[in-house]
Amino acid sequence: MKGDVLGEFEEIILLIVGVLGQDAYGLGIRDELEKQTGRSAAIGAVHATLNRLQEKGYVESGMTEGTQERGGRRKRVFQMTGLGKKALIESKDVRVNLWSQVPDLNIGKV
Amino acid sequence: MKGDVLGEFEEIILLIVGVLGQDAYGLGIRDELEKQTGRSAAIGAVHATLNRLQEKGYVESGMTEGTQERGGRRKRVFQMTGLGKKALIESKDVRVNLWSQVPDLNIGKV
DNA sequence: ATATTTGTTCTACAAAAGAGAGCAAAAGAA
DNA sequence: TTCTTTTGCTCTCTTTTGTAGAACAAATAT
Repeated sequence: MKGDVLGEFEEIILLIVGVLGQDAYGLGIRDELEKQTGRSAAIGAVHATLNRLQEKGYVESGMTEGTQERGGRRKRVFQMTGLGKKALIESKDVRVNLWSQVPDLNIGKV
Repeated sequence: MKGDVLGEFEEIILLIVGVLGQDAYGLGIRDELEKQTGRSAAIGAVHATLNRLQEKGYVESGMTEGTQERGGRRKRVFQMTGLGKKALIESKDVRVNLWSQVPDLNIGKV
């Protein structure tokens, strides 16, 4: 793919990471994805995408300590990098620009 | 992919078709893509994507008569379908919703 | 005629999307 | 302690998208 272009699913996952802030980890991201978009995804798909985002430098990750809930084991938590935010903004600018030029696309306020 | 989700490049190309309106055809779309997004693409990439969009019912196409310019041969012109517009709106709604929840994403007016 | 310009189609391959089995660790139950 | 349940990640595989460019077609200009 041409360099730094975010794939569609990559972009959604990156946005979810941004929405979750501190508590962005695999299963939580999967749940939030479904809650926010109504779209379900296999856990493997989410992790594969997170790994790709990390390789591209759009997120960073680290392991947490385990919690004291039932089965609460360590999580790999992700956070967006400055590069990731920049990529999101660029993508957003392109879309907003194009939307404004397509008739009947119901452009409202963001 | 899960049913009706638009890929990243598919979405951009579909938007360009919408922007161009009546005069959306292969080479013109390629040029408009570059003009609008600064992104270049091989002509084969554009046509492959247009064909996929048509298979999904997001665009329709038909051949024009040739023009009288130098080399002006027949073009296959594309137009967005209602289904295509619907897909764009859905995609837009998801993004606008997520953008509004990510801090520091510089959400402005659309 | 044949060279040039404008266009599309065909063929390949790389990257992203997606699914799910399998493995690991922690906590509770016995 | 040992077994079961819950939470969570990693590994492997297949399908869809993304991308490029050569090949081919038709029209105009010389």
